[in-house]
This record gives sequence, C-alpha cells and structure tokens, in this order.
Amino acid sequence: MRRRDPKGRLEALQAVVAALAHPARRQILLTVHLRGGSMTAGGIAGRFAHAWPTTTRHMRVLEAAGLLSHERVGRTRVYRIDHSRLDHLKEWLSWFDDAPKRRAKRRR
Amino acid sequence: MRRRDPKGRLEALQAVVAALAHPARRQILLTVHLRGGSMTAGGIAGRFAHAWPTTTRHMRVLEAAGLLSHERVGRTRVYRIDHSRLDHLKEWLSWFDDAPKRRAKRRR
DNA sequence: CAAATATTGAGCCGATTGGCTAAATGTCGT
DNA sequence: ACGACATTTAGCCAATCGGCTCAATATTTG
Repeated sequence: MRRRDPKGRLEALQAVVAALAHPARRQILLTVHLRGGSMTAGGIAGRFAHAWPTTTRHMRVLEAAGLLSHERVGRTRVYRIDHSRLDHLKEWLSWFDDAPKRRAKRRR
Repeated sequence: MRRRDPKGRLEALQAVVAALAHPARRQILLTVHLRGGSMTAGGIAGRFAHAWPTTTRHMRVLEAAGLLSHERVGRTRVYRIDHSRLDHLKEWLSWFDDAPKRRAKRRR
C-alpha cells in the first residue's frame, strides 16, 4: 500500500503534474504510448514541429518526472513510456471523487 | 456524451493542468474541497503563508480554469469548488489505462 | 458620512520556461 | 580512420510566472 516517504511522493506528484503541464509533453507521452510504448528519439522528434533539441528537452523533463526512460541501442536512443507515475496524479485527483470527507478536526 | 467542441476541450484541459501545476493552487483546491466545498477568500488566504494578493491571484487562475467560482456575499466573496472540470484531466489520463490500443493506421 | 473590514488591482522584479542555433558526442559503414 | 548519421549539450533570448508592496474598490458599522 505504498504509504512510505510522503515527501518523496509529493515531489513526484509535483514533477508529474509539471511535466504534463506542457501540451508538447502530453503529446509526446501519448504518441509513444499509442505507438506501442517505445520509440526512438528521432521517431518522436520527427513528429513535432519544434526544432529537434526543443523536443529532446521536453523528453528530458518527462524522464526526470519518471514518465519516460531511455536505453541506448546502437546509435539511436529508444524511449520507453512508464505510466506508473501517472498514478500519483490519479491518486491526488481521487480526493475529489466523493462528497467532501471532513476530517477529524473540530469545525470552527 | 459531451463530444462537442474538441478545440474547446483541448483548451479546457490545458487550463486545468496548468492550474494544477502549482502546489499552492492544488492545495487551495483541496482545502476548499475538504472544508465543504466553499470558503471565503479570506478563509482561504488566511491558511497560506503567501501574501494575500498572491493567493488571490492563484484563485483567479483556478477560476479561469473553471475549477473555482465565486459569488459576492456582503463584503466577503465566497469561493466554491467545481471539480467537474477535473474530468477533462481524468479523461486524458484514461488514454493510458489499458494496453496501447493501436488505432486504425497501418504500422510501418 | 467616516472609519473599519474584506478583497482585488496595478505594477515591479528576479527566476524559470521554452523556443532557437551552433557545437559536441557517440556509433556505424566503408 | 573518415564521413555520415543520431542525438544531446551549451548557451542565447524573449516571454511568462509567481512572489512582493502599495494602492483602489466595495460594503458594513458607528
């Protein structure tokens, strides 16, 4: 029930939501996912209007957030999606699922 | 099944995720929610370390994203949460729920 | 009406973001 | 070893962000 390391979880949530805040990064993630979960850097960059280094940087942000990882294969780098980190966000969102559950704190 | 206005939906998603990208704004939203769904501006601002106008600005961002709305009551303003917009984000996240569903597009 | 209260608006300012181009790095084929 | 290819690193620069302080605007109360 991963309830360990609340500080780390907060940071992870922050990294994830910040990474998703940019449309290009959301699209990168979705593109890789829909194409089977992994793509080369060039395959990704080729699909975007941005200059290649710009897209590379977005990938670095996604990787720093733990949403993407990469592996070198010959002279290409293959990026693989890891959507387990998205659970942090889903978990946060689930606070809003039911009617507000007032906590054990006297109302003022 | 709200499938209308794809452009508007994209913009809404962007506004929502950008609004949630800041920890103070996430906390404002959660605070209002947990306290029953509505609070005065002062009630909110009083709980944060930031200067009051700073928090006010965060509230404006949340309101622009459709996550908060307000109503004037006497000399106070009561903010009310509207978490229906969070569904845009949940919907986007749901792309990643199952194994990648390759679309009707020949693989290369 | 004047003073107190509740809240926002205006505007400054340093830090971060996200685009770009040019150069560096690493690998493959000849 | 050399040249072509795949990708990243470095660094510039304009725009946005998010803090702040100091007004400005309602609204209630005396």
